[in-house]
Amino acid sequence: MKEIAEAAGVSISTVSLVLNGRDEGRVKAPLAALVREKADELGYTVNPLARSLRTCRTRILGFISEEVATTPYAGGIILGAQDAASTYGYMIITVSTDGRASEENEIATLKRYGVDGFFYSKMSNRIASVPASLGDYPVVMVDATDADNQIPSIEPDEFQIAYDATKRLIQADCKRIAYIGCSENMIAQDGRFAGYQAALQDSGFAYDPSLVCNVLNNGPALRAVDKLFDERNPDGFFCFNDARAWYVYECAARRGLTVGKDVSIVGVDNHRVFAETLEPQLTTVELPHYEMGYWAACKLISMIERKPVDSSSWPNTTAPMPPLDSPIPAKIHCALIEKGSVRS
Amino acid sequence: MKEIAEAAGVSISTVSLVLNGRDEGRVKAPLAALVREKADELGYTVNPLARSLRTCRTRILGFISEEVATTPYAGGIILGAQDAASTYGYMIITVSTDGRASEENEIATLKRYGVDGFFYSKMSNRIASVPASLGDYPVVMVDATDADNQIPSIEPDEFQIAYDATKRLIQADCKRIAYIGCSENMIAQDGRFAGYQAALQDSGFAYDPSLVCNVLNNGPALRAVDKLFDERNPDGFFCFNDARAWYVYECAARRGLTVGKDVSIVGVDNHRVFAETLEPQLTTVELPHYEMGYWAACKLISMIERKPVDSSSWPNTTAPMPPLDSPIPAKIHCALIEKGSVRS
DNA sequence: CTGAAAGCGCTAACAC
DNA sequence: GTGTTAGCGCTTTCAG
Repeated sequence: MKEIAEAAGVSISTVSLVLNGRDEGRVKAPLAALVREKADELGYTVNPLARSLRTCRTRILGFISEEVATTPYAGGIILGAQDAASTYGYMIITVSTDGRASEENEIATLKRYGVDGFFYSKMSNRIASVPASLGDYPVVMVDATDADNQIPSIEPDEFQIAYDATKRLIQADCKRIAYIGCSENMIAQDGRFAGYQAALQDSGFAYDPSLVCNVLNNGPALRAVDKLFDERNPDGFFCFNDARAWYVYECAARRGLTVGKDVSIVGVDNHRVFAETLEPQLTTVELPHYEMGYWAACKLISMIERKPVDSSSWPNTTAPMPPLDSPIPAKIHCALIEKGSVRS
Repeated sequence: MKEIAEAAGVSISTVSLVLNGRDEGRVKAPLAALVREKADELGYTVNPLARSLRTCRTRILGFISEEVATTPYAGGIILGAQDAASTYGYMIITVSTDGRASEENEIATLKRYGVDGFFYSKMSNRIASVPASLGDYPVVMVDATDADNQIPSIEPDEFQIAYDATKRLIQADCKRIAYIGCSENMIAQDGRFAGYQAALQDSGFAYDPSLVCNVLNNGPALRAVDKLFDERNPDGFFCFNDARAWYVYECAARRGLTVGKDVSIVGVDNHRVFAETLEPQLTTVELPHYEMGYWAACKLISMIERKPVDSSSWPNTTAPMPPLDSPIPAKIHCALIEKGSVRS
């Protein structure tokens, strides 16, 4: 920067002004152009550290997650957040925590590094409260929401997911649609079960409790599904998660039935729906993880910079874009998007 | 820091000396103690940004990956790297790239942020070359290696993985052990196939080519496995990956055979082995992802600080710890570790 | 053994 | 319009 000033025959502050785009009406155009030219020649790049020492802005975002780094879906979210951050000139430091103590630790470290704001994510653990230590920082919750709706969040819409998934089975011409759920009290269970019922009802199907099979794991679960097969002979299955879908696959195979041909499955997961149905065939339907991350980052950056995000440069996606500029706190619910074949 | 100096009645430089542990033989012990006490009282934490402005050391590490963020295994690696980094007072900025251009971009950004060193990872793409732009930075390759062995790396040992997995089938008392491989030319294929053969040979089994079944995907693959079942009736299966294991599960189910009871499977993946065998039963065997990340970070930090890593504080793990202090470049090959039940 | 002083690269008042 | 100046918080010679 000093070199540029010398090369252009101006002072350092002029260079600073120009390079920060604050020259409008302060530095004469030709001079500004000269400065820019010299800067280019010398291959100047800002030193963000030095800058942040003055500005108290680092353009670094902290991503706090419990287990985010251990699911493939989380990766997509972080990827999206990183891309968005990168677009706006930010970087993300991701930290994973296990338990309160380490969380506070990581937060403290992140603060020392001067992050401008935080993502706070709890994978598939939807109601959470943001630690007090994040108090006066901009925060966006990802795949989680706070009890009193104070914090902007982006999270899956369990009801809609199950609704769409069930509709898919109906489209595939299934007549006896089973619900293979979880007998543990999962947070997602209520919304999904309601979505299943609503989809049936909206399509003129009567809800039949004998088609509902809430199971735990392993042998007993497998036998319960086996029994359901024998007694009700379902031709469509809504599965709460992968493990439950597995039982259906196994039972079908034992009967010589092929999933995707003789019976249809739509399996949900915390972050994904996979479907093997006759028509449409062999597709996976997922939450727009990448986009969730992208949106979350845009939201966070807009909070930091106190200006609306520019949605024109958003990624090409089939995911419906939620309105991000709604007043804070905004709750964004995600729908599902198509993702290609389930078998690779 | 100024406040501490005032409170303790010393100068700022003394405070700096003490707080950086460079007081030995320079500042009198009681004075140093006083400084430390005041620092505690005032809740002092260093400002890493200001510090790095002087030292040209940020204690930030850059993690460059292509698709690292999209596999669950990658998450484990990053997690381990982060934990190690955190232990030594470092942070990690992870960037994901797609293609050369964006990679160079991310590298440039990371450099501007003053990272002290780089992880360079290419998931399951084992031979790679580190971009020239990383030239004079400390670099550790993760799950990749360079052609001319110039860069320290940590990567899976395909031969050993397949060897161990096959041994497992032998332990489970399998007599006709099939190899379900990949007819595409995968990098991992050679090592794994060799490991399979070596394990058989070492246990006194004759290698039987008719038990080898290299397939592609979908219907044809399924039929090929079906044929193998009919013709050779294997009781143990080494599967190159998940997809291949799936065909075996399907074929077994159709014959009323239960995997883990009637037949045994050991399935490998780029990063994981899962086994369903009679004895030992229902276990997953994985690469020590977490540890890989941990070790990689230790290695990188030791390169940055030009001193051997302290391995006494390493994470509790059943994974065999590789020697990290071998001369650079060190190639670290990972073995497998037990991980609990395959079905949750 | 301790303190004074310079400066890392940049920004932002405030003069000129 | 442009330059001067004073730091941001810390480290590091170099005197004393």
